[in-house]
Amino acid sequence: MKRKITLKDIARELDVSISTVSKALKNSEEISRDTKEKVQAFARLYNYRPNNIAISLKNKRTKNIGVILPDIVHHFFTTVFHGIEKYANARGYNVIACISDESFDKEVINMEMLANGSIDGFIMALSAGTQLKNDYNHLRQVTDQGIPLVLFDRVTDEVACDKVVINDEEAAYLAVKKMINSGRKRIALLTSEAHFNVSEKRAEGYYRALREHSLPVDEELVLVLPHMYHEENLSEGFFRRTNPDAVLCVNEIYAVRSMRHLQSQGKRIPQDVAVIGFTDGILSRYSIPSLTSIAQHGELMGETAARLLVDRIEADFRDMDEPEYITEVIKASIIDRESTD
Amino acid sequence: MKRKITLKDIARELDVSISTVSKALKNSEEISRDTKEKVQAFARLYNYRPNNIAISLKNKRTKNIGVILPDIVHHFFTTVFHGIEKYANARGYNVIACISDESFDKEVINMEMLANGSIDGFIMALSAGTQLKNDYNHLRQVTDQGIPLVLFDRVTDEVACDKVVINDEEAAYLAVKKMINSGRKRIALLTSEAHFNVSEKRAEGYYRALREHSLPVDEELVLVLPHMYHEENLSEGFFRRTNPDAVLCVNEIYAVRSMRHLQSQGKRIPQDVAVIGFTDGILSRYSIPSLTSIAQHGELMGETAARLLVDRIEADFRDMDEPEYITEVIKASIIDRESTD
DNA sequence: TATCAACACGAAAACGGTTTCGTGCTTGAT
DNA sequence: ATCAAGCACGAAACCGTTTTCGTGTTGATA
Repeated sequence: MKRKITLKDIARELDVSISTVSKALKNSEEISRDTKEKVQAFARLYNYRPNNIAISLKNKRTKNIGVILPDIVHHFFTTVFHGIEKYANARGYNVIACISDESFDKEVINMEMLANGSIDGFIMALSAGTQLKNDYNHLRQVTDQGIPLVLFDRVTDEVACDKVVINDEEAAYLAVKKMINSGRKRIALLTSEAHFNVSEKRAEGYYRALREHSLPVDEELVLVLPHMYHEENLSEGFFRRTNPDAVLCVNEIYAVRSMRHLQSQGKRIPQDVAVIGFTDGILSRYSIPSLTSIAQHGELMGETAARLLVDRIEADFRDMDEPEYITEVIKASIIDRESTD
Repeated sequence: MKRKITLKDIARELDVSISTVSKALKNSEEISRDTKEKVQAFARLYNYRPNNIAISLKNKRTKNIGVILPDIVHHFFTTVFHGIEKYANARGYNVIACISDESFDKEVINMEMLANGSIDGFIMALSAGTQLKNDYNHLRQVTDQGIPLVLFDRVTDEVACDKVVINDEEAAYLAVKKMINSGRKRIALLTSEAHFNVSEKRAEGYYRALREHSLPVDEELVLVLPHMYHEENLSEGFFRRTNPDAVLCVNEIYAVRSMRHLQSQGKRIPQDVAVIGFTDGILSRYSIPSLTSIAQHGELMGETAARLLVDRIEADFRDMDEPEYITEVIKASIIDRESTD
């Protein structure tokens, strides 16, 4: 077991000072060619690597960014994470990941763990618990310390920071419009009570599309499901009762389940009922029939959030005046598949 | 913007030494009650938190663990990651995540980035590229430095370290046996050429089951697909040609696709053809019909890997003798659903 | 009154780097 | 012979902790 070698070791071995070694390795003009070559050769031989922690302490920058996600089973967050990781790595940053499991407490604990020097900035989507509690003090505490923060997808107006969102309202509007244009009259909405902001926006788009096409708004056609919804048959009665000819779902799980229930009731998709779901994930691609869905471009969202964050981190050192915060909007798009015509 | 407060700040403000402050905050016996109360009150008031980086430098332990995954779109790795994160957090560790994208080079770069002090240990699954290249020097370099390493799922005998695997051979064997017992005679295997070790093990189990039940081994019934296989119809001809009455797939995507092709050829599942897939993910649960699949218990695997790693990290400081490495086997289990009878 | 513990605290080294500011020596010019 | 400049390097501070090892003061004891 070869222990890690330090500047001090090299200095002792070569009988020069630590400062000389440090400078030699940075190819400083101050040091003679001879010495530089000697030091660099020795360093290469013993595979010297500077200790990141020491550098972090000195520079007060860790080159780590903290990412806090509500969960990681949802494909959307996974793709966002991938986008973040990809972009961050390309700019020399590591990603420290924490899962809040939709819990306010975990979110707070995770942020506090990381905020004490471990990271240069945060990227996060609010947990359901936090949105419910409507308490954002832990976020403000972070920004007050001058730690850059970027919120994505599940954001709030209560905190001043950079944000990345998608045009949920617009996307829902376009999806509903598409179904109206293909002759659908009774369009159901399956939504969840959990991530308020997002679900709300999507519902707004749904209502706007109905209004703008003079279709009656029938609250019977809107089903709000609890967040961690595992009842297999909760929506079956709903379909039987309301008899829709189109369904918009705020995620693909609801959509696939709906298709299943509709099919078992003898409905053909898309002939009798058209279905569109949010979140273009694995299920949409591989379900039978495959699902027309609204792609949120998670990877792009992640890259965008990471770009905003890194830019902010690296700007921090030039100008310290009060910043103008940016909100970037990622355009969702409809991926046409077999569940619509 | 309130800047972070340090021991030095408190010391200056309260006109005591830094050492006194440090001890007072740790409730040391050395310090008088008066001073302790004064210091602690001040620290609470200004919300003092020790700087993690400084502590890491001093202790030579970061309380971070590095996790390197081949990808994160496969649900299996996602669940493993969740297991790791959960367990690590519970023991006070953060998780730094890197995605190798199945590339040898990225794997090497990521490991080198993290190995210079950023983390106390690694958990990883080998990338396809690394397995292809069969080059494990970057891993040995890490273990040689005394950094604990745990490999999971995609492992190799070439590196001495703790490992967590599943009983792939056994699981495939049981799956095939199950189908034989329900009267199937022509059992196809859809496998991939990518993660050699794993796919090979599963194929072995498939062959063993056939042999032990005196079924003929027909190489025509084995289809090896390239790793990133996106051709929609590559297996359609295969099914038409070989006409199997059961299919075992090494992942759920192959399984769901197979069902789709079989159905479009007029086969009923499971009456005409039974299908079992590895990896019990979202697709298995929500496909129509739902897919009988082999659960790899990723979360448990992650927890186990994290436990091994943290134990190893924390043991490092007691005994430094040559360790006995452990390989833990996670038992896969078959989840019965509609695609088998 | 001299001695000695016990107490309460501070100085300083250490972790592994970076960086500023000398400083001794050589060299060339005057 | 003297002096300034420039080269090549070292000393030391610093980042924010922890921890060891003093040390000055107090009160009790002989």
